[in-house]
Amino acid sequence: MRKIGRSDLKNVYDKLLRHFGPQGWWPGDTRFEIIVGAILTQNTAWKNVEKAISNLKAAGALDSPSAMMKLGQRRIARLIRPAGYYNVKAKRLCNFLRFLRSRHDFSLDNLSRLKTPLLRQELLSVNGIGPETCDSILLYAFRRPIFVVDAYTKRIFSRHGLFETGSSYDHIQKIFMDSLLPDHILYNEYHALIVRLGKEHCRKCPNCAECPLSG
DNA sequence: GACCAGGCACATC
DNA sequence: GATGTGCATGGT
Repeated sequence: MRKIGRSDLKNVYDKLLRHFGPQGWWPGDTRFEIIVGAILTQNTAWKNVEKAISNLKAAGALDSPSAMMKLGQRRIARLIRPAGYYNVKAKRLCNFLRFLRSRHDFSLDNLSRLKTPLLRQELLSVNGIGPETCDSILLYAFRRPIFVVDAYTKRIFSRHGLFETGSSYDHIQKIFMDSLLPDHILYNEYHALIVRLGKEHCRKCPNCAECPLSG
C-alpha cells in the first residue's frame, strides 16, 4: 500500500477528481437546508436523511428557521424519524434554532457576517454541533475554506500513514489545511471525494487493487 | 440477524 | 486526557 505524505495531498485530490469526477456537494437547495442536513447526517447514511428532509419540506419546516421552530421539538422529531436518533437530533435542531434566534435574530445573513474563527466558535458553542458538523456548515453553507474531517478521512489516510490512528480532529485538520491552499471549492470537492472513495472502496482497504490511491 | 452509516454529549476513571 | 455508552432508523 502506498504511503501518503503531506506533499502528496494535492496529487491525491487530482487523482480522485479524475477518477470520480466532481461530486456536486452539498446536496441541498438553501443554506438553511444544508445546516439541517449537516445535523441530521450525524452517524447516519445520507439516504435516510433525504427522507427526513423531504418530510420537513412537506411540513414547511425548511421555509425558514422560525417556521421550523414554530413546529416545536416533538413534531420535528416525528418528521425526522427516518434519519435515526430522532429525539437527540430534534433537540439539536432546536438548540441551533434557539441560538440563531437569541444571538442573531433568526437571520443566517447576520450569522454569515461573522469572520470564520468567531463563526466557528459560535457554532461549536451550540450543544449538538461538534467539530465535523460545525465545519461542514462552515464549508458547505457559508463557503469558508475549512477542511472537514470525517470518519472516512480518519480511516483511509491513517491506513496510508498520513497520521497515527487515534489522532485528534484538530491535528488531522491541520495537516490538510497546512498542505493545501485555502480554497473552499477545493475543500468542498476533496471532502466529497473522500466520502465517495470511502463508500466504494474503504471496506476493501488496505488490500484493494482497484483503490484509486494505489495506482 | 448482525453490521454499518457523512457524530456528539455525557459519565466515569 | 482517554475510554465507554446511549441515541435509532433503514440498507446490505
